[in-house]
Amino acid sequence: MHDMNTVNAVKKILIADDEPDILEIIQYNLQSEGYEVVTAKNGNEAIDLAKKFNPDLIILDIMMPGKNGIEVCNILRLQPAFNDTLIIFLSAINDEGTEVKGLETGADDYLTKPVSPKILVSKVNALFRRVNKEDNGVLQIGDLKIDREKYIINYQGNDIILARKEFELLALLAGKPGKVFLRNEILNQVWGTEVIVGDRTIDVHIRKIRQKLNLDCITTVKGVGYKFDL
Amino acid sequence: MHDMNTVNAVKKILIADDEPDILEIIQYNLQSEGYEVVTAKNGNEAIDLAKKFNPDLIILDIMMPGKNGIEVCNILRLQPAFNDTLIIFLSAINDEGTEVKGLETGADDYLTKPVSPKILVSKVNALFRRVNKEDNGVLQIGDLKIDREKYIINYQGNDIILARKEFELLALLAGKPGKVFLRNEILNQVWGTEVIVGDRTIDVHIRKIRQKLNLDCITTVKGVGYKFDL
DNA sequence: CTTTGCCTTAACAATTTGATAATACCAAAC
DNA sequence: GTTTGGTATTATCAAATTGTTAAGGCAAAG
Repeated sequence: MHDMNTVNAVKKILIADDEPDILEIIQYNLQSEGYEVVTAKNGNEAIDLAKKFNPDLIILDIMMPGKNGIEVCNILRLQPAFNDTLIIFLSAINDEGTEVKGLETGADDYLTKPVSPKILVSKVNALFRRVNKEDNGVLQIGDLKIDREKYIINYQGNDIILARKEFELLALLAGKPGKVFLRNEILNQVWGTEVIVGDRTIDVHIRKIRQKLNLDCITTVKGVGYKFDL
Repeated sequence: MHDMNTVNAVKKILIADDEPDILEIIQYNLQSEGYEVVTAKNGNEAIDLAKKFNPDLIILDIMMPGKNGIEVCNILRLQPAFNDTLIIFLSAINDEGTEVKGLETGADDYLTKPVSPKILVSKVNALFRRVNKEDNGVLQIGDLKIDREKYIINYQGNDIILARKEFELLALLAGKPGKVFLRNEILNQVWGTEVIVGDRTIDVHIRKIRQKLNLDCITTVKGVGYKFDL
């Protein structure tokens, strides 16, 4: 079953490189580790795919036809949707200036070719491990406990049963208390980018959560979205 | 709330290496960037200092007398207190196996000597940038806090609720204090180029902001536009 | 095959927000 | 002192957004 983009979902990786061989080697190695991988052959393709696929990590070759990696990174970083997306540069240029510039553009790492697939995989794992620190185990906010692994909500000692979408929606909002999640963000995270559902669907689930929790911890921000607060 | 001590504080870095020259170069470069740096000459010293100093990042040479870097990393990673501490390995060993093992031990990055100080600094910055999600769209001017992510305005400790257009308008003006925004600029940024609204609309929203904020931080520049100033 | 529970949508009510017009206001120019 | 050219304010109405309820489709379980 595909859990789409949900809380404990398989991480999605986009690789962009103009050399098919490299693309294939990296793709193979990352897929072997259990990641979901898509590839792009140039900068423009990378940007399109990033929007559609909504990856957790993007590996960008610096020298590509069309838009180069740094340009792609700049364009993506301007959009809030890709704020949390990890970016690793990959390049044959073993040049200090380029590397520094790449990192300052907002990348999370910089590797020089030829790159060992094992090292790449290790770095990818390390990055996800670091970023995922907060997603582990139970999430506790006040009297509310959310166990992402066991799919259990507990409020003031009482277990509350939520349906899957309800659970994922609550887990998302509670993951960053106070942050206002745009309706689009919610759709992407809970429903995935491919499914298309109406706006009322979110409302209804929000309502059910409020009802079952019997506690108004979810605040509506009109024209913007919803946020969780105790 | 559990992160209070680390938010916005100067980041603390511990460097452990048995070569005094390297220690000094790295220390100098990181201090120039504004980090607080302490150094250790071997593994045991590193562990002691880590406990006392409680650094945000530890840079560990792999080959050191006494305990080597990987051992130090293992010991520290076993303690929950160092769960969130970033660790970078530094090593002369350019060996794939060692690097992979290092990363799997729980390190966040692995650099091989000789290492360029600039690249090291960039990597350190990149790591902190990623981990530090606190410096997201929160914009603070005097007593006024504007949290773009939480959609919250806070003035002198009191939360103020603004409607969407009001919020966006204030966020725009406050984004560049002192700059005078032409009415056209405001229309383009807040209302977009496609919607066409009358000039009075801006006035009305400005008024609502002034009213709710109870503070005249928005100055009218007659015949030109508006600017934000405290 | 029937039941059950979840997800989605439709329809309508309730609420909030945004835009406009009319009016009041102000400072500088006459 | 009045006019003039602009800006601020108020009130009002239209439009957009969300809340709520009810009901149908669908898949898994019985």
